[in-house]
Amino acid sequence: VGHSQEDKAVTHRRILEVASARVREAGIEKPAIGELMKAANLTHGGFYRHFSSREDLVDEAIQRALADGAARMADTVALDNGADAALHGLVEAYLSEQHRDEVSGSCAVATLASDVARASDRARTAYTRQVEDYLEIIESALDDPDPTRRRRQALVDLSALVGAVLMARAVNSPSLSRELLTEVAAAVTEPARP
Amino acid sequence: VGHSQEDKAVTHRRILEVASARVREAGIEKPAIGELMKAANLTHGGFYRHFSSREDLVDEAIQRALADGAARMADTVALDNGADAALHGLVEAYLSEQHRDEVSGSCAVATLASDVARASDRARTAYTRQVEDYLEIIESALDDPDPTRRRRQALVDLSALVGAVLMARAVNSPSLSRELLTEVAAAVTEPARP
Amino acid sequence: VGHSQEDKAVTHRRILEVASARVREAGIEKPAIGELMKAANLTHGGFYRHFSSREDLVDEAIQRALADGAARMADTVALDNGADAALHGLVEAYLSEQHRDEVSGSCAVATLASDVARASDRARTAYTRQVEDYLEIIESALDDPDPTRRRRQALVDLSALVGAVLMARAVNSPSLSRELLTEVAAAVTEPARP
Amino acid sequence: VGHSQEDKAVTHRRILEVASARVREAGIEKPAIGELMKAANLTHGGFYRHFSSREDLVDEAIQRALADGAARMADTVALDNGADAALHGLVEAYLSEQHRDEVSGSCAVATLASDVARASDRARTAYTRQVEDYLEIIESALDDPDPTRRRRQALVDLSALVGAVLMARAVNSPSLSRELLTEVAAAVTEPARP
DNA sequence: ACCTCCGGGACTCCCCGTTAGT
DNA sequence: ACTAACGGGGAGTCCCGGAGGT
Repeated sequence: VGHSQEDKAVTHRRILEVASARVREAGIEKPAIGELMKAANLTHGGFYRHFSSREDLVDEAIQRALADGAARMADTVALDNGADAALHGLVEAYLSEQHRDEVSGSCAVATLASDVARASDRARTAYTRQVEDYLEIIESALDDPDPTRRRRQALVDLSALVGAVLMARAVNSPSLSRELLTEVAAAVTEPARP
Repeated sequence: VGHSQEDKAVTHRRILEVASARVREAGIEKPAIGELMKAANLTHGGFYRHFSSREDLVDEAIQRALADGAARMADTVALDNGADAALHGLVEAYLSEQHRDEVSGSCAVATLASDVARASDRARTAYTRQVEDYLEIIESALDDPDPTRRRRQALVDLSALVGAVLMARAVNSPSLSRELLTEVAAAVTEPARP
Repeated sequence: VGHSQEDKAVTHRRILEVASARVREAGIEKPAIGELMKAANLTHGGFYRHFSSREDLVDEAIQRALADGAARMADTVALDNGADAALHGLVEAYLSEQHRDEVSGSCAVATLASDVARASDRARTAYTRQVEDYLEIIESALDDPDPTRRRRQALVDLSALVGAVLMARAVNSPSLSRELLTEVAAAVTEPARP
Repeated sequence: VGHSQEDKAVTHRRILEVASARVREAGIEKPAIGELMKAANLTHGGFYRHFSSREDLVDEAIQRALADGAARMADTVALDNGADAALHGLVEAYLSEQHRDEVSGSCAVATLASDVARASDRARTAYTRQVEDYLEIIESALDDPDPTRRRRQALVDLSALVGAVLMARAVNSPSLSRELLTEVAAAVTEPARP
């Protein structure tokens, strides 16, 4: 391998990818540096060339996980072209069984909510920005003429998405889990809402 | 100290109280046995008289935390007497600043959702039961004649409550945090919903 | 077994005998209550009928061990009848290989010196009394007319006896150990001393 | 903190210093690893980087304590230059109130005699060597032309020193304690001895 | 007087984050 | 960038002193 500064950035990114996935899977306390580095095909010792501390890594990993979700959502929304269709796509992506089950690639706004609440200010700021982005996307997909009501609706929709995914993961009953996904999806995308 | 079997049960309960609070505050990985025992005025050594392993404790602590929330909600709902009023009380309690901030006594269905998703089957079963209880309470407070729609509405309402609280905790912006609480509360209790 | 008060005193004494022996062998920290009681053909649980705490037992065991030595020395001295012969007998008993090796029945003034220094005042008082008794016996066996010089000689003799026994036990070399016993014995009983 | 091999040796030494002092004060059973490590500004967990077991530590601590005494005595003897004066210095140092009272820095040949008798062979060997060193020093300070008598005198003198210090510590009576120190000192350094 | 058990603390093992040296 | 190792600390085991209850 080369020694250029670009190579270093690549390595940095590879570690972050692994970390952001593992953090979503197992929380921010569990994954050990050695484990993360091994998963990134590196050794434990080299870690500190890239991050000044584990806390630092977790911080960046959270931001990276948030960005992941943002990118995915942008894709989803961009694929469709109607406003209402965009919302449909978003909701269905959020409440799909895949998004529920593949935690490692899931939206960090839901998956890391509890962890971010205990994390650094920087992470929480990134989280806040991400929530605002989501809200904006949802708002622009709503066709209510009243901006206040659109805002409120976006807040409720996002809350419901987040809550439904999290409960669908925690629950032990497959039927209840599916119910959460499908019924909430149906309700949120229901055309007849005020 | 006494030596009766009842005394042991009291001690057991005291440890669980401490643990269920700390687990909600800091997650299920962080709190150390020594710390929990000290908070319960005991020492690390005595722990294994009451639990066979740390995992065991966490398991019971999760269930205890879930029961705490159930009890609190039962109080809230019982205090009021009308069906619709009960829902109002519940939503306001769930979306109060107090419930957002005092994490150690908060509802575990929200607070521990991510943790339960990674926990034992027993914990997940307890979680499931708790979610069903919540849903039942909400359903019975709705006055829609169609049970299918009541069910769906309950699923959405609970999801929104859970999501809103979790995001309100993670977010760094006081205004967005308050917005989540108040706007979601307003929307969910809005009388004019279909 | 009977239940009379006398039987209880017998049991008490049996525990003390075991304890005073074990304490001399292994120090005052090592022997556990269970071990001592088992050696006295009793069980751990019955201990507190006889002693209010382990500390209490150790205290009494120290005094008992001191009394043991006193009794043995009285025998030795009484057997002989001349004054000088008494001293010879004492010194030889103290510096015999048996006294060096059978620690469990040895003179506590030597064996427990370090332990008593860290023990209760009552134990230290008993120790003091025992030392004075020893000194008196030695003084009365010396034929120097000057009481001041007899006192000094007794102090030196006792110190040498105690030191020699202790070093003879600690030392790893059999020859040095024997040398300590025999040469000190020879010097202390040397007739031609001033 | 540094990470070099030298740093580790320093830490090792620091632990030993603490341990050798505490062992002299409280015996070899009492001091707990956690206590010793805390006194060395470390935590319990790091202990096993430096010693394979508590027994190992005690063993080394005993040797260290013995070496301490040797160093101190070498100083005392070296300061004076005459042969007889050297003995005087030694005796006075050994039988000073300071040496009686400051147990933690005292000569281990006296203080740890009982403990070494129950310790490992390595410790007992170190003890033996130390005793021989002491004897040699004393012998060379005596001016008797007969080497056999010098040897015997050294054995008696060392025994008396050790015994006097130990009894002076155990005894409860200040007067008897002082008497032991001063009278034995006077007798041993008495110029008119045969 | 025995049996059982509780709470306490010590000890050991092992892993983690971090740093020095190669 | 890796290897190795240090110090921190947590989990689990064991046993002791002490206090019921049969």
